[in-house]
Amino acid sequence: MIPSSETVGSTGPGRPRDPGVNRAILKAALRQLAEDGYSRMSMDAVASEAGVTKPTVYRRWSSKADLATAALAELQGAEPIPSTGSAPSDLKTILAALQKTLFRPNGMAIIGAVMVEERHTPELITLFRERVVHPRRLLLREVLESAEAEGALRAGADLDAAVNMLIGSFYAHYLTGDKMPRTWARRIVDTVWKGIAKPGRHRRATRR
Amino acid sequence: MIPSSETVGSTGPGRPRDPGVNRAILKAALRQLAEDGYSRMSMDAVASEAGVTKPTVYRRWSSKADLATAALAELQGAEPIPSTGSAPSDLKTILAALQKTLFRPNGMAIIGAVMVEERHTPELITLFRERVVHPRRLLLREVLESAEAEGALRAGADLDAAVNMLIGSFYAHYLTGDKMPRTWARRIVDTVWKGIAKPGRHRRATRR
DNA sequence: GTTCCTTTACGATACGGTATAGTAATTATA
DNA sequence: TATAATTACTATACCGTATCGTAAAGGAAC
Repeated sequence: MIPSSETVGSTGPGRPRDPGVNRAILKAALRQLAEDGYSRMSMDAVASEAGVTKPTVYRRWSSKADLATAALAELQGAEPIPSTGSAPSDLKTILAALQKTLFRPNGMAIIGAVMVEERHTPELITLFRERVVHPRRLLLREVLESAEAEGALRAGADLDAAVNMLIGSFYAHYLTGDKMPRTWARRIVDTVWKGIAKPGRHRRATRR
Repeated sequence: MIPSSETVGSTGPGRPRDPGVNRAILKAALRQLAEDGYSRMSMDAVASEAGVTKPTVYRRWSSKADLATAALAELQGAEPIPSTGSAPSDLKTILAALQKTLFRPNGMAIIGAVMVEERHTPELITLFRERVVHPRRLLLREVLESAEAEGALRAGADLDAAVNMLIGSFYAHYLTGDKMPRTWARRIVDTVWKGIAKPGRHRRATRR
């Protein structure tokens, strides 16, 4: 490894590194990783797209795998939730954001990219889980647990199953290749909520 | 394209093709496609693994993409369901089979392989949808529709959402990297069923 | 403050080694 | 003799490294 995404140390003599170069390389690498996958992402192409040359890339990251993981690490985990007090409403907010993320260009392809490299470059999916998958799940989990603490859920409600259903339904839908309806987040939460909430409490005011 | 998986025409003079060669090549191709992804699957390696040489492969399939799609087409859609009369029970049977398929070595990796190639080799994911994704969904859909026809579901139950939740929860769980509990299929069906079935009808005898 | 020296960053280019998709040219086999 | 299969080959792409010259910064001597 190499200093890499270190803040450019202002100490020491010599020409300082251009911080914009770091950003340009990582951006190009992430784009190619998502769009073409790891094995089609080429150091030549990344350098060219970033407007630099290959040695400039290798000065910062020691190998292709090193660069790819650094680019992946740039991915944001998940934005904090604006809690509204109503669990179903919060869940919809989170899923709506997820829908936006996944269905923008290559939002889903990055998942395929890390999955297919599980054998050859396992650090990619490991990092992806850590930076993206788990934070996203935690967000949902917290909303559900808080609903449970308030007694809104039926006894023995399977929160783990619920989290997987909430997120996974997007993946399953993506695999169909169909266009995703804009009301998707609402429909998923409505069905999941009926499966875990105490029956007949308050019919839920998400009528519209 | 080339005759490809055509039955070996016994007509005509000359040396006949060995039908076992077709099978060996397709098997090797499918394995490499699932394990290493399309771009790491190499014609040399496929030929070598099948016990033949490269031109023997090219005699049957005109290109790497052609071979990959032929190999993918070998995938079985889904076995028929042994209907038990109880919808939740049928759903569990289907999901248990799905669990077995997905979590055997590379059962999931093939999904990443076709996803990551969506831009470069889109015919892969198209074929995968046709041969695997849609048949699998249809199986679940039919069980749900028959339950609906029998009046077991609440009015306006979102069958499409249910199908996506049933299947997608496996994908979401896989992405966590955790080991999947053996009771997973049961747990998912139980939660989904509560979300779509008429409440308080028959408490369901799936206690165990 | 100006001038030089040192140090680091960068561009341009080339190269070694390897891998891979396809394609003749050739031999074996029914 | 017509076809299958094999051995060689071409062309290309890619990773990682090396070289040469230049740009940009700090430090020291004057």
